Order: sequence, then C-alpha cells, then structure tokens
Amino acid sequence: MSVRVRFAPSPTGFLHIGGLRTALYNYLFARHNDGVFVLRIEDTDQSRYVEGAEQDIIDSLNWAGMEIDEGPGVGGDFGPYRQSERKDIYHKYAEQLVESGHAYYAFDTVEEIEEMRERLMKSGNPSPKYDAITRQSMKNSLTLSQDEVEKRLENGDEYVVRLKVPRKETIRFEDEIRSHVSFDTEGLDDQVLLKSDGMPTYHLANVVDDHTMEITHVIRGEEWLSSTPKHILLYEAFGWEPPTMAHLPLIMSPSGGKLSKRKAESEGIPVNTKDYITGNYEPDALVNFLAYLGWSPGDDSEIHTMEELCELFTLDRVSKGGAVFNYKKLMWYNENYIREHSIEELRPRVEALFLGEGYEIPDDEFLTTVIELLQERVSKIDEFVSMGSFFFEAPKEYDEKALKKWKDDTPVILKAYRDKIEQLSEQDFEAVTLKDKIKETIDEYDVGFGKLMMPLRVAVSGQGFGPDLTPALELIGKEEVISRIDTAIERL
RNA sequence: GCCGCGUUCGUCUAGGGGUCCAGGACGCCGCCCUUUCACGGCGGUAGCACGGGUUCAAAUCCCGUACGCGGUACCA
Repeated sequence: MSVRVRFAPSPTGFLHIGGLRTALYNYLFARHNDGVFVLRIEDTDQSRYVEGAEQDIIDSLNWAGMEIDEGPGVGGDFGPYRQSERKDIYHKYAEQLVESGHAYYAFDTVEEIEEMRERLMKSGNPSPKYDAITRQSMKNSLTLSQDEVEKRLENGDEYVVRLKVPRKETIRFEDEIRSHVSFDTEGLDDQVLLKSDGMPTYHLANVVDDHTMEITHVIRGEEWLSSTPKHILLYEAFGWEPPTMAHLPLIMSPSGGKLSKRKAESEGIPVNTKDYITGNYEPDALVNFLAYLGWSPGDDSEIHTMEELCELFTLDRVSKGGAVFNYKKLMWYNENYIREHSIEELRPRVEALFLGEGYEIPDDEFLTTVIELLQERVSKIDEFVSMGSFFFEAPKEYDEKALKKWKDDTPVILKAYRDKIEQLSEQDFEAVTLKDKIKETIDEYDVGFGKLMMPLRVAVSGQGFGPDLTPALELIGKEEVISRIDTAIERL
C-alpha cells in the first residue's frame, strides 16, 4: 500500500512555526516513501475561523518548498479537502454509529452539563465526566424513551451525538515514535462527535477523513496523544483499521512550555511562518533548522537541502522529548545558506530590497560587487541593505561605538591620506593602490594600521564594521570618497 | 487533582549493556590567519536528573522519586 499522509491545520490564524514543522515532517516522510502529501483544512469551528488563514497556510507551505499533492485548490480523488464541505459525510457516519450502538443522541444543554459537573464536584468528585456512569442521569437516547427521542429529533430540538465510551477498558496502540502507549477508558468523556450546530468535532471528522482519504500514517504533534484513544475507539466502532500513529515532540520556548505566540514574541522569536517570509529569512535555512528540531540523521552532518532531507528522513530517528527553539542556531543556518547561494540567486532578491528602500542601482556589475563584498558578513538578506547602503549614499550619521576610535590626531592623519589619494587618477583609484597609500601614510606618521583604517571606515560608511574597505572605496569612487572624508573631518 | 508522555553539555542532538573518564553542532571563551570588518582554521568550556535494583560490567535494562511538558471542552 502506498504511503499517504496529511497535514491538517485549522484555519484559525497565521500558520504557526510548530505547524510548519509538523507539515515538514509529513512532507519529508511522504517524499521519502514516494507517497502522497495531502493538505486538509479542518475548519469545523466556525467561531474561530479566520478569513485568509487557508491562503496563508498554502502560501507558507509553498514558500518553504513543500508541494501539496492533494488539497483545496489542488484537487485530488479524495475531496473535498475542507471539512466544512464534508458535513453530509460526517452526518452519515455519526448516524451509523448511533445505529450500531456505539454512539447516542444527547439533548442536554450546556447549562445542564455545567450543573451536573458542579454538583459532582461538590460531592467530592474532582473531575466529573459525561461518562458511562453520569450519562445515565442525563437527557439522551439511552435514558429517554424511543418515542421521546424521535419526537425531539422531529421537533428540531438541538442535540449532539456522543461516543459511548466503554467502561474500564484499556486502549493500547503502537506509536511509531513512542512505541507502546496505553490509556484506560476510565478517564475519558463520552466525546461529542457531532456538535449542535451540525458540525463534527475534530475527533469524528479526523477519523472519518483519515479513513476515507486512505491516510496510512498520522503524523501530528504530541498534544494529540491523549486524544488518540478516543480515535482508536472510533476506528474500532466503525470496524476500520487505524492508520499508523506518530506523535511528534513539541517545540518549546526557551523559557519552557509550548512555543506560544506571546511567549515566543517576548523572547524575540517569530512564531508565524508569515513573519519569516516578511522578515526575509531563507526558506531553506528555516526548513533545515526545523528538520533538526526533533530529528537527526544520526551522523555528524548539519546542512541539508530539502531534497537531501527527503532522502534521509525516517520516523524512527525522531526524538521523543520536546525541543527548545534556538534562535541563534537558526541564524547560523541562515548565514550558511546566504553564503552558499550564488550571486545569481541573490542578485534579484537583493535588488528588490534596495529598490524597495528607494535606492537606485547604477548597473548589474555594481550590484554584483556590492553582493560579493558583503556576502560573507551578512546573516540575513536584508542586511545587504542595512550594511550596504553606504555604497549608494553618504552616511547620514556615524556609529557612536565606532567613533570612540576617533582620536585627536585622527583628522591630521586622515587629511594626509585624503590628499594622497586626491593625486590619484581615476584609473589608479583602485583597491591595491588605495591600500598602498594607507601604508604610506601610517609609515609617515609612525602609527598603527587601525589608526587610519577605522576612522576611514567610519568616514565613508558611518559604521565600525563592514566589507573589505579598499575595494569598497574603489567602488564608491574617488570624488565621493574624498567628499565623505571632508565631511567627516568637518563634522567630527 | 487525575491521566499520559518525556528527561545525555546552556540549547539541538549521537550513542540502545563492555570499543564512552560520552561524539558532533549552535552559543560562549582563547589562539592563528587578516597591519581593517568578516569568512576560515585550530583549541577550550560544559552533560548521562536522583535513588534503588539486574549484571562480571549500565548513559544504555527494570522499579521508584523528582522535575518538565501535554491532555483533561459542543477548540483544534
């Protein structure tokens, strides 16, 4: 049987970075096994539905380099791929369960259930449930007469369908990542399957869809582990073979706990995939980083393309414990990828960024040189602009820290250098010569290299760090360099 | 509270009874390269949660404790 996996997010907002990793593991697993990667939109909670969220999910997946084989907008033989469009299917299966005695209609209002819980808590039950015992005192098709039930249904009274969870049974299943897992049904609620608004709950929809879409492996976050016994119960009730389960370790915040939006942001970690897109991160770096957050190929390698990851990925190498998001390591990956990209790959993107900031680019050759000079010192692509704007315009202000190197004798030395290079013809205004002149000047004044280098850098770029200086001077050109030196001497 | 799942350097991880006084990566620190900023190279720092077993031998197997995380909804 060929492998079919699905990524099944709810369109309740921007795609979370944890969701992206779940998608990635599903994708890698699918590709590794020549299987199919399905996107299914789980939009059964109408109150939490967010317009545009579905598109964000698709855009995010595409940006990261995952191709969706089946899903909304893509099509496939198992559609529709939005749960809101599959209501009839769920109703059919819910009724089937009622008929076979595995589920029942319940007419209790939210208030009545609340009351029941409070009453039980007062009498010493710390975690009251709608279960095999309490359902006997509630209004449902197990306690009401058949006539009464039919009358209520015909009347259009609100109802839900609940799973009839058996008492005192142990549910065991094999998890690909955790091996044996077992739960006692004692702790389970009679899970609502069909809500009073006619929508299925996650549990019903999920099981029905995974089965009807012929999903072979359910790879999802660990937060689902505790509800898996309910799902197993459902598969059993339907008489279906459950798919292979694999529960992934959660991504944690550096301060502990699930990487929630609030927590992550206060720790400087972007949480939405969208933030990485607009933040100009390298998609292949993020993918590489995410792949290693809870998985490793088992050797000492660290850098892999998506294609290589597909080849290497197996579920048995996924770790069990939660993985803390390490932003610095992400940035290390990002730097790596920027360095590995060719100038041709980088140029259009860097060009767009400069253009976006209102800079005019003289010609391709100029931009190419800028990229070459900066490529090894940039960790994120937008730094080409922040670090390289001085190639296009004189610095508006000088970095304070760098100015500490500006001493009393600086203007004199700088002026001497300025006068030397002023003598140079346009053709001789090139890196090697400019460097020679620096040497000459410091020899004359008997000072160290940095004594002139640093101030010169500040005068021309405004910064205390940046690209190799003399080639930068050459690119900027004689007239402009001299004018910047003059301005600096005057202003400082 | 109850249920479940976890726990190897600060972080991500390798390792699954002897080859481990535990290997790699990020970070941090130092040195070299560079008479600038980086890249790079070399080196250092630091860990098997704890307590009991089993065994000739345990990071590795078993039990317990602690801690962490998740779940406990007509949310997913």
